[in-house]
Amino acid sequence: MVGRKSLKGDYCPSARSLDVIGDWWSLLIVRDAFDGLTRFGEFQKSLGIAKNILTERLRTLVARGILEAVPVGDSGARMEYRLTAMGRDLFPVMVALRQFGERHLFKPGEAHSELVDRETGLPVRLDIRTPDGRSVGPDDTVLLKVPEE
Amino acid sequence: MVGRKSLKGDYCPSARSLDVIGDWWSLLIVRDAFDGLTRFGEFQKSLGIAKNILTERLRTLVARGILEAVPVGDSGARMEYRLTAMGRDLFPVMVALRQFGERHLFKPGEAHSELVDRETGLPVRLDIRTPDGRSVGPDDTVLLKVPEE
DNA sequence: TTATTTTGGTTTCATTACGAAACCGTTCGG
DNA sequence: CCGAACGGTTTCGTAATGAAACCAAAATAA
Repeated sequence: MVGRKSLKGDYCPSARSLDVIGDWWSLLIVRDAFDGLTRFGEFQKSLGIAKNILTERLRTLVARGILEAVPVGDSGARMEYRLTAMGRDLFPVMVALRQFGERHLFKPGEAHSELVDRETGLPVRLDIRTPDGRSVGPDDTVLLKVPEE
Repeated sequence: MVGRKSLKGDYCPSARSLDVIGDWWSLLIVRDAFDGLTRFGEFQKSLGIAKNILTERLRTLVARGILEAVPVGDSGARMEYRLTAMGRDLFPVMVALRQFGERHLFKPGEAHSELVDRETGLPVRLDIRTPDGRSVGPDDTVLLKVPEE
């Protein structure tokens, strides 16, 4: 092997995103971060991930700007891992995954978690629109190549 | 190893989604499928994936109901791989990844592709709202556990 | 029709990534 | 101060992946 293929140079934005968060654990860590987890041990317990792997994943998520490591406690030797502004921009990805899962991967009546508006308790929905407000699906769209300026 | 951890039983819909399309290649194959690719050779050329791996991924995507294999040609021995209705429901996930990539992973002025409305040519946007139309971000939402009925 | 090329794989083998468990220096709580 | 918990690192065995060779059936050309 020459190493896992990199998509850094791909002109497709989806591909580059997958290059950054497309491996098995990264998005699960990000999900837990959205759920408020911050400490090494919390992630490890929540995910059941091997500690060496978690170490490496946290490091690369920090290196890529998705998480930041904030020293905590007196000595500052221990870290809290928090989503950066960039990391929080993954929110739509998480909601999209959630919506897909709710629709297709649960039996009716099965226990699940649901994302609701804090104020009203109403479930949140994701949709895709043009600036003039019309909802669009896959067949209503077309891919355009924007050349270098 | 006892095999990669399965998230089938997780009550979090995002986790189950990742269980289905969370590995390195699957979403890239789905992206190409959205772009209109259907044949084994097309995926292989587009992704530069090893053929044995592609074979296995197509098989599991079909098994999971994301793609369907449609016999093509006289003999019916060769297949076309097409998104199912379930697969097309991954559209928001792709758009969310695309939007994240556009925002954070391209230099200004760098060449990229853009998803636009077929009719008007307007770029499509993704947003997250409550049923009454208010846009919400990560801090406006809360996770609710819906117990088994 | 026959010959040739393309397609769509399968098999084999080497390499890499991953997981489990043991180990270890700090730090925290009592 | 002592013991436990935290946050890793190291080692080692196994699973996943990739590259390349190989191959039969289909499509294409002669």
